[in-house]
Amino acid sequence: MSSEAVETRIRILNAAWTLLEASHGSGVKMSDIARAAGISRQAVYLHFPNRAELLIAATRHIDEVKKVGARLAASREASTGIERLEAFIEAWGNYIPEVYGVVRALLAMRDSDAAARAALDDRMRGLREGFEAAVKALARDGVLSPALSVPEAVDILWSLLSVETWEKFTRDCGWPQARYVALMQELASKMLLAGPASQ
Amino acid sequence: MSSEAVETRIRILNAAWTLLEASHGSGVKMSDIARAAGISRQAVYLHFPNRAELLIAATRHIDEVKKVGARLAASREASTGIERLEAFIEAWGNYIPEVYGVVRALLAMRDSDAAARAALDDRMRGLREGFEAAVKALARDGVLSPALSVPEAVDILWSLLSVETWEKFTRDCGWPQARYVALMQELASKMLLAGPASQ
DNA sequence: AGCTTCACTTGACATAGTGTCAATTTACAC
DNA sequence: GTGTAAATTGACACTATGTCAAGTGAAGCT
Repeated sequence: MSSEAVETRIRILNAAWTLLEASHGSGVKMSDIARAAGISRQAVYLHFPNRAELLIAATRHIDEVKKVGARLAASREASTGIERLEAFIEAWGNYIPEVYGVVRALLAMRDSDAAARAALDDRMRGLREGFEAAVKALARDGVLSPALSVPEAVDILWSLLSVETWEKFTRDCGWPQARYVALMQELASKMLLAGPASQ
Repeated sequence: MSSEAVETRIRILNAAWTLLEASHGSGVKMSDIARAAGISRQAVYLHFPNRAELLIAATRHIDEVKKVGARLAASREASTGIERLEAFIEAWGNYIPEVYGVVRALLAMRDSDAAARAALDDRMRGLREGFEAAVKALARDGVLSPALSVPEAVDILWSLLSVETWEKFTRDCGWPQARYVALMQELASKMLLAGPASQ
């Protein structure tokens, strides 16, 4: 009964994921997704109320398949604040390319679609919390720059480690993924840590 | 004869500018612009072939009114590379809020419109050249970090000083404009300059 | 076998916004 | 007055999303 319904749902999500990844998040229509999933366009609406909800479900599906939870959990186990920050940047930075297509599509529709905007805000709030935990660990260790409050440091990480910035470095400037991650770690260290440029 | 035609054209550009600034670049339709300019929607197409060209013309119009050329020229007069970089970041950083609405609208349509994409690419290329001149001055002064090539340093400035990042700091995180500019200057200095964190 | 139910199909339609076209109107210039 | 250029009006094509109603087909129940 419902096992086949779930199958179709997953097929739709995978179709959306694949198409959006290939097109870098633009130009993918509901009819394209339906065709790729092997069903009619209208049938997609039997599983998702609209495009925004489909894309939101796709991000959650990717999170599940790619095990974000486990990846981010690793950063929580670091003993020092500095290690924790580096691990978190590495985990998040390497996760961006996995969700890029779908997030880009959500980003493109956020102006016209309240649900897309809300979903992105929610995701970004989750990211902020991750950065906040790392910054608090730095503060606890006494290595956070005295010129910065915790919220300010979080703002800096959150603003600079955006999907848009990743896009500029890796897609527009052609930087390899590993180089991007290394630069972001260096950036975080230079901007957030106290004293004579540690790391 | 053509003096009145020019007037209408300018009225359209100002209407687009005002509306896009007020709405932060989203939800402004051709009919809204026409109404604000006091003409019919169809008449807009007598002056601009399509929405993308109108927005592109609007950015050029803003450049003209706000005298970008003169502002950026000032940074060229600085004697040291460091001063030049700081002046350029200040000029560009303070220019972003002026064009924000229109650029945001162009950004939103770049996926579906080749003309919009080309116009943005062109603008971004101009920005790169400004950063490149500043970075070359740093290299000439021998203060550019030995770990970075000129193109890499330019990539870093260009990627981090994007309109999208400005948006995150000032609009999403609520930072005052001056604080944003100061942070970007600090960032550039810490990431690009050689030796024990100068400036 | 007969009946229901559920997932899906087909085709038609509403809506929004962009861009096009043709037929007029208005106004000014000579 | 007549011509010309700018603008108006109304109609229409196109694209993509989302809705609706009627119908098909296969599995499951009794």
